[in-house]
Amino acid sequence: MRSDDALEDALVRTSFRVMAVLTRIGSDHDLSLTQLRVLGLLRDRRPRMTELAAFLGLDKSTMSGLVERAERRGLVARGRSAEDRRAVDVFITPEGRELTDRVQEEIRAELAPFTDRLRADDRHLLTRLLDSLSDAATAHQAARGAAGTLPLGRA
Amino acid sequence: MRSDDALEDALVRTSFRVMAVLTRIGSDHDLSLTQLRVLGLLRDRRPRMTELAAFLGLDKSTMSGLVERAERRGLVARGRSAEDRRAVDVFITPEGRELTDRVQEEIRAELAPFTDRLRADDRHLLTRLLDSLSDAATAHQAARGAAGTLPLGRA
DNA sequence: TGAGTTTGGTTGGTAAGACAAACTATGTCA
DNA sequence: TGACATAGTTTGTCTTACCAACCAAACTCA
Repeated sequence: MRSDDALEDALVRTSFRVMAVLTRIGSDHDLSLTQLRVLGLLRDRRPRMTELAAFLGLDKSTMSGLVERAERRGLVARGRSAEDRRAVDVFITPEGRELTDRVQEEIRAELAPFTDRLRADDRHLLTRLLDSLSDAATAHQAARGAAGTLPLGRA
Repeated sequence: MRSDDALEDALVRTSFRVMAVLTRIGSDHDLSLTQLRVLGLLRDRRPRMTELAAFLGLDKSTMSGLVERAERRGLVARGRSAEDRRAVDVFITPEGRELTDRVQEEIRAELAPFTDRLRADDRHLLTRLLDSLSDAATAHQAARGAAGTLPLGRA
């Protein structure tokens, strides 16, 4: 037990708060956290099933179901790849994109009341610190060769 | 779309990272995120089923199953309340406590490599900023009368 | 070239997590 | 006492998630 685990604990506490917000807003639109991540990922990518599964750290069979249900709702679609006829790539539909954008706005709006309590310079500071944390995490994962478990959008 | 959503985005990104760590460590011990939260909550409380459900923002029927499985594993136990014979209160067992402590240590240890990249004064700063964010969130929730959805441990 | 292997995805089975509705047992109070 | 409210459980359904088995296409190399 290190003398100061305060930062680690604060990170965990904050993360649970944020996840609670995401879960609630997601469920308002019948989207699970995982589906939120899928849609976020597809905003600027058109990956194959396996890539998508690797990004999310999920089994490919899990991806099949996830994409299946999202496709039934018209949020994403599947297309056979031209080069490799075994492969299937997944992309977001206009409806999916529209929903994703709306949800993202809601999330930001829902988080803003908290972040707005900070003074402007503190907000910038916090952003910078969180970003450098994320960079450290990315470097760390890359070093281990762990592709998986990337979060929402890019990087 | 506000001009700087950078902080909100950074929070979401960071939270997904942290959750990924929690999920992985949890699953190493056959514990879901929710079970982690239950155990964390029970470390210093002995609530009733309904209270527990309210804390976690879950339906009481979900709690029944959750507690049932944890009880079968010997991590928690149920006791009929003396005052109200309908009520059931839940408490952690010594095994449960031991496991919870171990998992918490692992989580801290797993997060430390990232946080350690920050300079000491940045760490303190970040802790302070996150805590004031949490306080804002607590105040906000209290104001709305929303009891639910508290995260890990206390506060 | 063609048999054997690897790779990409789906299918089927199982279990947990989550909700809603129905139900049981207790408690409250007019 | 009888009507209503509260605490938990049970049952049924859906989603998420895994694993193992499977099929089809692509690769490999003897």
